[in-house]
Amino acid sequence: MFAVQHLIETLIRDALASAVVSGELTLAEMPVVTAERPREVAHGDWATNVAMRAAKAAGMPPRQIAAIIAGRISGHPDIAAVEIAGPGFINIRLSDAALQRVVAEARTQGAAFGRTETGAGRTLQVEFVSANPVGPMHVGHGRWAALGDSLARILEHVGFRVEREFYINDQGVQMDIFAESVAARYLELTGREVTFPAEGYRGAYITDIAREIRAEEGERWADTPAEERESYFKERAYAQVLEHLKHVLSGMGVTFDVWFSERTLHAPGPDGGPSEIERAIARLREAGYIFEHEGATWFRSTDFGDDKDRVLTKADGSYTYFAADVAYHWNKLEERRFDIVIDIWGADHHGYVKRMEAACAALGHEGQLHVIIGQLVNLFRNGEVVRMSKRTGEMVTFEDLLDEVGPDAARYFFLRRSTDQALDFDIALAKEQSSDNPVYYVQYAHARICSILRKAAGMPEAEDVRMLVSALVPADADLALLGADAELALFRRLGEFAEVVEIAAAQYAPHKLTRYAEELAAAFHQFYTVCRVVDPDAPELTAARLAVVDATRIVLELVLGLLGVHAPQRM
RNA sequence: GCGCCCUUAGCUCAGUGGAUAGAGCGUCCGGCUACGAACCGGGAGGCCGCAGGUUCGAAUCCUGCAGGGCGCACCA
Repeated sequence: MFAVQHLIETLIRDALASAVVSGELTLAEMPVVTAERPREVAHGDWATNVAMRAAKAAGMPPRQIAAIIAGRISGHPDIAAVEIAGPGFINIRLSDAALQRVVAEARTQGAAFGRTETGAGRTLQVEFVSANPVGPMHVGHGRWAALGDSLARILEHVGFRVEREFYINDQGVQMDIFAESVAARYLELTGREVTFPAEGYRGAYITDIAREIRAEEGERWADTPAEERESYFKERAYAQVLEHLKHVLSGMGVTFDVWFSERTLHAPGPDGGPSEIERAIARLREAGYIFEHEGATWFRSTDFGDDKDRVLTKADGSYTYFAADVAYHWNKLEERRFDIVIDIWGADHHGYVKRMEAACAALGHEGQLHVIIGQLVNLFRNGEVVRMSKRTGEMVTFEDLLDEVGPDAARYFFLRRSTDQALDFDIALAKEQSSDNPVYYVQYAHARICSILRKAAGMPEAEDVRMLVSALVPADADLALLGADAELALFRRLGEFAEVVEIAAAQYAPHKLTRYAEELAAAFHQFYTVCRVVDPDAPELTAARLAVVDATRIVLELVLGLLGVHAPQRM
């Protein structure tokens, strides 16, 4: 809850209560009181529909109720006007003084501006990307990387203690196939006759890895038993791919706190005891959700709304992927005790959501897992669909895309659409229109601000304007001088920041922030066009407007920071 | 067949119970002898996929239908 919103809701509640006491109003029950932002600026800064909600309980037309409330809330110094409109809306316009306040608040709070206590120190884990370590990431992974990292930043800003995690599927048949593929390429390079594995990975990177092994270690693996060779190649190629993943991700500014290996779930406990998987299944068994059928061990996920029950241990005694995932979530929730766990998966895994939620609920953690399903990225090049398959080899990788469009544009573009909207990404278009890309519009506003501040300080060569502002702009600048429409409009935008972050956090929706960033940049550009900032003939107005410029700089830097996009001081 | 997501301006998309449905791009018209024109102002452009229902009020919630995407393994 934010100060102004809280104030208005309180005023309305008090007005209703006093009207009842005085007998002007009779209420069978108290209506829900909410103040909201009207879509139209012409409708004021805040509006409430409480009169319409109360109509039935009061037995009185909404506009009449609105008149009673309006008469009781006008007069507060922060409220400039109260109007009744349409079917019974009460529109409230804030005073200039109430709007101007945000400038000083942003400057005083700096990077802490817009922080809230919503998370209240609760621990939260975001697990994302989690690409199989058997090849390069596709463009969809880039989208999850941008999404997960930005979400983590946003949730930190509203008070959660956040950890970023990458789950490595380093166990299972795909790893075997991966090793066989590298081995086959290696043997080819040494001139041996080999049949490439039918399901093998055919990408050129496999050959690159094989060539590197041959260059460093010669042909000494050519005549060893296949098992020995593949076992060695698996570990070596795996480590190499993992390093590659880290490298590409950090190229977009994404780093993880924990890289969690699936193998640790299969491994025996510290004292040779049961593995995490065995312990997790034992827990489900105790809780009564396990049964045996046709030689397999099943989890009765239908008890929690899943379509069918799921196998954990196959008839041949091996575990399903799901069994490891159950253990993994047991580890997150039971051993590491995260209050909230967020998994970001591609849309091609949505059929998996129910059973995972069922497992968490069966383990006693219902409602703590939130799965975000991101729709996929359709990659185009010159209008032609680029097929994304690891096996065909021909693909544009996430790394290729980063190289072509750069980390800021890639990130911003990935985040600009809501997660449940499929994303069409045409590489040629993104490059061609780079100067029209909205990320530049926002960054330009920031660079422009920094230029003004350098100019005002008489230090056009200054490296970092943040070092200049405290000396340049007095803390007690007279904000009451700022009443132009463009100024008040800018203050309104600045004042929305905390609310937007809160909504983005609550809905797991970073795209709310890209939109806000563009609106804030637009409000600044409009201000700049009509309000001369540096004016030697008006030193007090100059000081006040420099405060506005600095406050805008702070918020732009913050919002770009939450998106993981740079806020350049020059471009 | 079943499940999830999507369908809003020429294009790409915001908008999950409120008022005259918005933005960017594109298009047309206009604005630099002043702090960054990578900018700003204005115009044209909409049966919100279709049909019912709930509500004082529906792009938004419910039901059905159509179209598109993705899934439906003792694979990972």
